[in-house]
Amino acid sequence: MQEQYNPSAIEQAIQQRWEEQKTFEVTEQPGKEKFYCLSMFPYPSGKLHMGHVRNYTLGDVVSRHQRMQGKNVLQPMGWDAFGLPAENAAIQNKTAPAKWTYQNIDYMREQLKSLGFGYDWTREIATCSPDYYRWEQWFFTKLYEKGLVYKKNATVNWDPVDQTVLANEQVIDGRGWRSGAKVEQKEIPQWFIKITEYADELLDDLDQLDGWPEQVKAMQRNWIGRSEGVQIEFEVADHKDKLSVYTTRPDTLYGVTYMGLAAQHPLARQAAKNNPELAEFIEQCKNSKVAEADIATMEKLGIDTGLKAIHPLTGEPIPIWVANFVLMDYGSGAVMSVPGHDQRDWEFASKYKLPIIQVIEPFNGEGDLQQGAITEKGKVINSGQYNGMTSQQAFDQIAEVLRSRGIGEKTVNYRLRDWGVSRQRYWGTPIPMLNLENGESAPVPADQLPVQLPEDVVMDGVTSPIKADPEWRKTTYQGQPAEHETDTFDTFMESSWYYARYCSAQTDDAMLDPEKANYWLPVDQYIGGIEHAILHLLYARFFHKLLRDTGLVESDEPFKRLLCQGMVLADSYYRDTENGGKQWISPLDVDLQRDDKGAVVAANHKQDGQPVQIAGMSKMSKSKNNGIDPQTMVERYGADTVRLFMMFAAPPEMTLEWSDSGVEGAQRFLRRVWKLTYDFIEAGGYADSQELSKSHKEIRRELHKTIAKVSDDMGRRQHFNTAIAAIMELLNHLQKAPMESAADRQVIGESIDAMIKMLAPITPHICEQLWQQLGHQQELAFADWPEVDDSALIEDEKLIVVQVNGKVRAKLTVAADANAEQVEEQALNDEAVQKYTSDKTIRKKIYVPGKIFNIVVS
RNA sequence: GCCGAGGUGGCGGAAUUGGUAGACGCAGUGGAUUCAAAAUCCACCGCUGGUAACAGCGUGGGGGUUCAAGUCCCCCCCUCGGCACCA
Repeated sequence: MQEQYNPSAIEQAIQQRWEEQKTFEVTEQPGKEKFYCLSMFPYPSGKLHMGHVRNYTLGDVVSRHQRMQGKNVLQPMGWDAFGLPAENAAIQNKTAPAKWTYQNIDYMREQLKSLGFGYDWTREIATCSPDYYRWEQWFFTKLYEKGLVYKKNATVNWDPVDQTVLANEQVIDGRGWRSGAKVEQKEIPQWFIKITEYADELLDDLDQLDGWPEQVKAMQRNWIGRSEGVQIEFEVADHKDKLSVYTTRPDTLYGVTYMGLAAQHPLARQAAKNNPELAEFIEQCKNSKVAEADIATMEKLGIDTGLKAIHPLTGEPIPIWVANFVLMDYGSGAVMSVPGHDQRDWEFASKYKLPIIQVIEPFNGEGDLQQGAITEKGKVINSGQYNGMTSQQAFDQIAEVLRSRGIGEKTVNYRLRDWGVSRQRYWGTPIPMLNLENGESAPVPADQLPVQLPEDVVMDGVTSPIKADPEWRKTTYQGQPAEHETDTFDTFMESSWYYARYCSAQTDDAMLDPEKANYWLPVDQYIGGIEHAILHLLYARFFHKLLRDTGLVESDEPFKRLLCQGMVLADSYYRDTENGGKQWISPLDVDLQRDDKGAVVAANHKQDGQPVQIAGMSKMSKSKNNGIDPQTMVERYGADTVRLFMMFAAPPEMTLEWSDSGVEGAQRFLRRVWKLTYDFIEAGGYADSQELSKSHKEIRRELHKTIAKVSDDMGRRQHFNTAIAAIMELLNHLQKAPMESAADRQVIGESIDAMIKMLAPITPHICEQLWQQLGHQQELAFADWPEVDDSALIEDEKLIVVQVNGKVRAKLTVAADANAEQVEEQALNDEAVQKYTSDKTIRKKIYVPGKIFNIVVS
């Protein structure tokens, strides 16, 4: 055995062995407990970033840990290969998105292998492959047949110069990123899937997801946003159309002082015909963004249409306004406004001097309409016959009156909207629908799937190649000419079912092999970024229920346990440039200056020695030039060191700050593990002895305490940082222990074995290598996880902390079986304790067995 | 704006059920080894005062509950993530 730890040689050899032994390839074994561990697949953007490395290290650690628990572990990997960046890169590099994507996949696959992740590569998926997306197309046509798919107009960002639809991220300060033209809102027909039909189930089933973080479930609940209210029809004076609005507060109906319409509302358009000012305002609204965050923060503007709605209870006329914050895509595109009891309505009414009426008196009597709306519920006032009722009573009674008159109905409403899946882009799954000559739509027949996306194309940066090519869309349907839909799917479609496809990735005559899918599903552990907490996870849950209702899977939910990891940050540095901008400097090019306490006081550029500005920790990004390339780090330190550092620097769900010296610390630890094992083998290796001294038992107690701690941290808590800290403590003890006698080497040998096993999921290469050096034949990947020997944990002494008035004044060592009286006697006789109790009266004594004795004096 | 998370030494973090705040690591300081450096090993290392023993203070800020609060309750400040066409 080599005395020096040489990561690159070891890692290559071990990785090659895994490949030859097919260590991570799995099949269904009905008798054996399965474990399906899945990490969110990457977008093949070119090379791995540290966020990927963190995600996949977590997944690999969980997988390897579970395998050592004796389970049949599936850990697959694939590529979320459709998406906008490929189109951008294709334009920039004058290549085709497909070629660019496949090259990236090849490169990134090698990177994943070099990090030692144990994937079953026989199940690899690329979503841009027709073998994959044909089943997505097939499934969509099934949903269409079931009536879960429909077409309607929806708003998109329209670039009037490039004549193209823009993604939100392509709109910068209201202008198209390429053309610079002012972006407009435009309505175009698009395909939708009825996720709202599953809203109740998606909400209710969150309760069975015990293995999900509460915060993610809370976000999903809020997103679905179930509310109970009343749908009310308002008559419009001198007009045949009625105005339908939804409100959760019918108890405030007497407080309505105006109505708000979306700019695209039919009534608004009609009113604008002979009102140029209104037409102008509606035109302006076309320029404003539709993102919820923008709506919420922008200035609330409106204009009076001159139309009046009729209050359903009082018969009073109510002015109808068009307001820029009312969206056509939400609800009915119209709202009733109660400025007394809704803050946004209050602000709008204050701005336009509309009346504000109080109709609720809050139970706590607080609230001032001069300052803002009173949003709490309470007692109804100024509301005719409803005065004196509680909000709840008025809610029910008013709802009943409206119902009996046929102008209102209690309704359950959701914030969740149907899922718009149409994208006007090229690099995505073609939507398998046909536009017929008569204007109707029909699904592409199953025997004509897949609708294949041509891969050998030239991107002009404006129009999708399949939209630009008049030939591509031409086809026939039942003998009649028809045209293929040229829109493609939202890429969330592909990522909504990939986890199921992995179970039978090679199956070419069906979307899934139900037998295999039902063996592996649901995913036991899913791991990915917190940024996917709502959309991706909701769509995947929805798809799973759709798959279930199509008879393809049996379970209700796709992911049993969920871990959302935090972002990876790094220090960022910059210099101000002459034109007022910032030149960002890579942390690798910066030297730090510290004061005598080690605090960073300044930073200088490595090349010129001149100072740079310290901008603090921020998410690794191109724009701040603070990305650390995993490849470079693996080459410099080895995969094990990088993996160890990532798992040690923070618990999974928190942000992780990259630190060069932290990485070096991780490597230092691995060298010490190597050295200890080397010394042990040199000293003679494993031995047996019946005669263990007190200090040997001490080591065994430390060892088995560590095993208990690490097992709990890795399994239940998934806090790998504290597991590693515990192993480091163990190593610190072992390094100080002698290894001459047989008894010495018996306990050291037992300890080293357990330590290597506990580290194996995190740093598998070095552990596998040391395992072989110690003479074991079996692959460490399949070794049994160490077990706690309870008899080794028994202590004969305990430490009791003695407090006086809550302050620690003494620490006592007492016999493990000492009772309260014995502890009290020892505590009260303690010199340090008497210093604080001698001239005082003892008021109270609290003894927490085995932990604390607190004396309260005055 | 709404929803969610976080704030603890010079830094990353630990404290799992209300019971010793600062485990483990990094940085720093002193020493050993070395011709020298790297590496390695040993010791110290929250802040303030004190030669020391020791004392006081201390978990974003303010208030409260409790024998006891980083942990529970109320109010406030700051940072980060998501907000439906980035993935």
